[in-house]
Amino acid sequence: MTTVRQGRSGPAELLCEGCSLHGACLSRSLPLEELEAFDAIIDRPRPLKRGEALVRQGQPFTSLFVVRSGSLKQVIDVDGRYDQVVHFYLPSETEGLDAIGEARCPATVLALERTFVCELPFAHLERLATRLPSLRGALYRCMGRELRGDQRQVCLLSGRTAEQRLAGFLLGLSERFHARGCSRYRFHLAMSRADIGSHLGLALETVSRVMGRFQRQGLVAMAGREVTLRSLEGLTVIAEDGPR
Amino acid sequence: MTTVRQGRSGPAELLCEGCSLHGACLSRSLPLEELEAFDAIIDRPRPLKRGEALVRQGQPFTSLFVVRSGSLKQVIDVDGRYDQVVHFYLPSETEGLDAIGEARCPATVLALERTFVCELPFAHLERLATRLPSLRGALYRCMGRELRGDQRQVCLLSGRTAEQRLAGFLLGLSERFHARGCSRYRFHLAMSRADIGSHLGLALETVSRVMGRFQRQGLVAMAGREVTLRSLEGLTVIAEDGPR
DNA sequence: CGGCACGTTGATAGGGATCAACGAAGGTGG
DNA sequence: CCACCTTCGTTGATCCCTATCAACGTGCCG
Repeated sequence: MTTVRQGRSGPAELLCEGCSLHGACLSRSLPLEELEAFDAIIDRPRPLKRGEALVRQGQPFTSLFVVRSGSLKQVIDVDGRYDQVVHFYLPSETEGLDAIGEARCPATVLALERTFVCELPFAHLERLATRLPSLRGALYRCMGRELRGDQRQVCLLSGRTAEQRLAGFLLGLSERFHARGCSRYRFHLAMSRADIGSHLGLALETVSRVMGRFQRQGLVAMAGREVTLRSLEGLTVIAEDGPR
Repeated sequence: MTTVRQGRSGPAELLCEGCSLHGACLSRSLPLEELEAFDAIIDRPRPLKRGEALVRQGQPFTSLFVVRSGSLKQVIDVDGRYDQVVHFYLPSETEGLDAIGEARCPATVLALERTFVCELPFAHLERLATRLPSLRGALYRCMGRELRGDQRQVCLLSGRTAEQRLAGFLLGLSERFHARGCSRYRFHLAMSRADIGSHLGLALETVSRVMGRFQRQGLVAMAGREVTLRSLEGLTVIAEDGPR
């Protein structure tokens, strides 16, 4: 992967301090005097086009990536016979944590739409962490959060109906968008039905059908890929109790 | 949880250097001169009885635990309506990584049999990591490995048949036992059918039936909870291609 | 305009959940 | 030492959820 690196002396919105996502990303807990050093190791590659790969499975691991805008999907090639969507990454979320400690990336990461990322070369990050205790803590916390996210995903997948999974998925997205300062009720689904299906262990047709059911029940409204959650309570009941 | 702490001056097998699992656990990559400092922060509580809790969901997070012998299951209480088995921990594996960055433990951990653990108070560990670069690296790598394990679990759960899941589960255990120096073919299943079912998103009856099928096909042999894998190749084919 | 990716909807079949009964093993108390 | 109970595993019968195959509509892009 060849990336066009931009100069260090970009405009303010290209620095963490002026970034709208500062406060949600890895740099959150860094004190101001450390932020500068953190900023200095960040690369900001050119934006990814829809469908373009950020990293490819098997390729050497070098960097973490934080989504600045747009979104990503992480896909594992399972024995060369099909693709499994493991994660979606929304703005402020960090991709690549699962590759730490491995020489090679365990999965491919693709852009779901036009996507800007910040690149954090891991070697630099680690060196910096030697000096900055708060950065170390931030990294641990970030990985811990990722682990809890995976646990949640396992619970979603394990022995739940299609309705429970989809409701849980929508509520999870809602929470994540809300945490980064967006609406809890209305957001853009950049991923296809097939992507959602793979991620939830469902056939894409089932995703479509259940989505339709939710709309008819007045739980959600959809315009294209723009979703509006009309009843968080209703969805929560379904996610917990199961359909009906 | 009150634990009986043992003195610092125990026999050699209670130190990392003399431990049979050194080389598999967190302490693996520490140079000898750092090992001593690492050893100094470890507690070794009294062994857990079968069914006893090591930590309980919601309880303040204080420590990581490394399994020395025996095994653990990590269980999440889902909305108070049922329990979801998220992880099993075998000797040399580290429990508690998913709680890092949280004040409270996200799940309950129970002993599946008589189990000895090493307790690593996280505050001490973090302080020590300030001095020891290799310990920092070891922690990152450990968490990265955990993340990849969870990914694997998600792939196992997502849209696979009962046979594929169980075959994948057995092969995963085989690998983990082998990595710690035990037989790849023969090991003890400390968990019940219900535990396995919950972990794999299957009803316990299904686990029992598929196990029976595997036995009739000569893929595995069982004597009580002692399992022998008779054909890793056969199981691999099933895990990958699906039944038949 | 034609091709393609994507989403929707219908019909069908099958895998696994569920309910139920039963046997084996281990712990307990008399 | 044996009767009792509880936990665990096995096996059978039934039903339902969802995968699968299929057809069709839509919007987008070359």
